Amino acid sequence: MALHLFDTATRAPREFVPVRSGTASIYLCGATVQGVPHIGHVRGVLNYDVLRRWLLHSGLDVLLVRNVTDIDDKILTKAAEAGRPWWEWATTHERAFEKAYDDLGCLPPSVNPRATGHITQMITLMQRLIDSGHAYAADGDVYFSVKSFDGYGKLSGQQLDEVQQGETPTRGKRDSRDFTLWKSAKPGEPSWPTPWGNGRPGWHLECSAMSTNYLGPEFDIHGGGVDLVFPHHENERAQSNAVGDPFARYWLHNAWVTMSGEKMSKSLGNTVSIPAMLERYRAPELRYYLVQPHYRSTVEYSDGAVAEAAQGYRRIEAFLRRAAAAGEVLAGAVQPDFATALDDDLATPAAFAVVHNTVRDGNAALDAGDTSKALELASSVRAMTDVLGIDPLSDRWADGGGSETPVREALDELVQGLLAERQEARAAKDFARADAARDRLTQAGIVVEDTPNGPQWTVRNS
RNA sequence: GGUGGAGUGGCCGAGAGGCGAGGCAACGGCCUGCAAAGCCGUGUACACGGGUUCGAAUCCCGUCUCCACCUCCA
Repeated sequence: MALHLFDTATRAPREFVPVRSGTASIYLCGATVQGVPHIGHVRGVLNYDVLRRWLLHSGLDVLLVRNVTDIDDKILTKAAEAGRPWWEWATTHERAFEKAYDDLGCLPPSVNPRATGHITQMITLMQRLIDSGHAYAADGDVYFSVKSFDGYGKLSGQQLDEVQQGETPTRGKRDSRDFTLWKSAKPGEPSWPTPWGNGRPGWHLECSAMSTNYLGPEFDIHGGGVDLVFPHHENERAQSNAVGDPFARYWLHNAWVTMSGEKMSKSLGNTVSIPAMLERYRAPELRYYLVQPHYRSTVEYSDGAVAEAAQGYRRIEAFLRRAAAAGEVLAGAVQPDFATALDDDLATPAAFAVVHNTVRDGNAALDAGDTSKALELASSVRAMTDVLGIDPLSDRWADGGGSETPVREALDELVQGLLAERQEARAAKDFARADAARDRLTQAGIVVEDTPNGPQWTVRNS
């Protein structure tokens, strides 16, 4: 079965056929860099990272553009409140977002363009829109005329007549539903010169200008959170289609992370930041938690659920470590059911089920002493977890997700001493002394497990 | 008002007319000096009320509850 993706525009899964054969082009609406990234921000990016890895695994080259909105009302407001230049505020938070993505093992985008670096492209697009009668300038603002474009509302299913009317048209706006392409300069705010006056870009315009600048007038996938369907993506589509660009072929939207049933968001104050989470969980554990549910399902955040997910990850990790102790485990082939699952609109829950079934079979093979079968299954687990971005034996996560190697070595030296003492006691059937040695390690947060290859130790997490 | 989504076993979380996804937790067994890990076994859940059907968590009708978007938002 070929890859099928659920397209918001058609409300049904469609077979994925790229515009340019052999290459998948993806544009993601990235962050407005106004604050610290939280779990909700990162969820979508992680989902699309899995999509990207699956496309790569399927033999496609992938071009991924993830923009950075580095100029908007909130950035200006917050920077002003903090008494910092807006560009410093934006850059600081852009860095925080990049770090969060990187910490969680996301492959870097092909390019991460900033809005402020693409004013030229925006002016060109506005000129085309004005020339074709789809936009108009008024008092330094530039608006898109919603009624000039027949297909408006098609993506989101909105009927123009039913869209809640904003306040009555102000200034030069002809219809309250017309949206802003360009905002005229206000005192004290940054601005750029255009044929219609100085000002700064509206949010919707940026994405149309940047996506087509890098990916061409037609590209494959446009992704983002469901909250962007209307008006943001509807408007992007309108802008680009109105000037004749075919634009995105597939519209993908990921669902929320909620907390107590409500959307996690800054304004509700119910956010959990990524840096805070990474103090409590290892990155692949958090990643496991966010990637296992289907991308179009809401994830209800709870501490308990993350802890459970971490246990699930450790089960996979423990199997691979057991297997690796028995022989070399290189990444092999994914299971057929795994491929079927991901081809079916990225059904990661089913894919995880396949991983766990393979882990169970592998553990059973190890118990039965069938090393070659176990190693083959382990190599398959590595291949599958690599697609999910959580391969415990990968260079990225093999050290346990961030522990400093020299520290670990020093610790190992000390632990080995106690383990040797315990082994000695066990050999002498002095179990009280053996257990005392193990208890000391347990108290220090170190878990000892006896295996056919001798005792193994791990640091207990959280 | 318009548009979209959700209510599944102790918990997380899939599925979408018949074969009990998977994980976590729990209990029993095997293994172990004891553990841990692992393996085997144990769960008849699908908001509520009707209906269609040989058969419904899945389809239809009705009801309730919750969430999101229509203003910035992943």
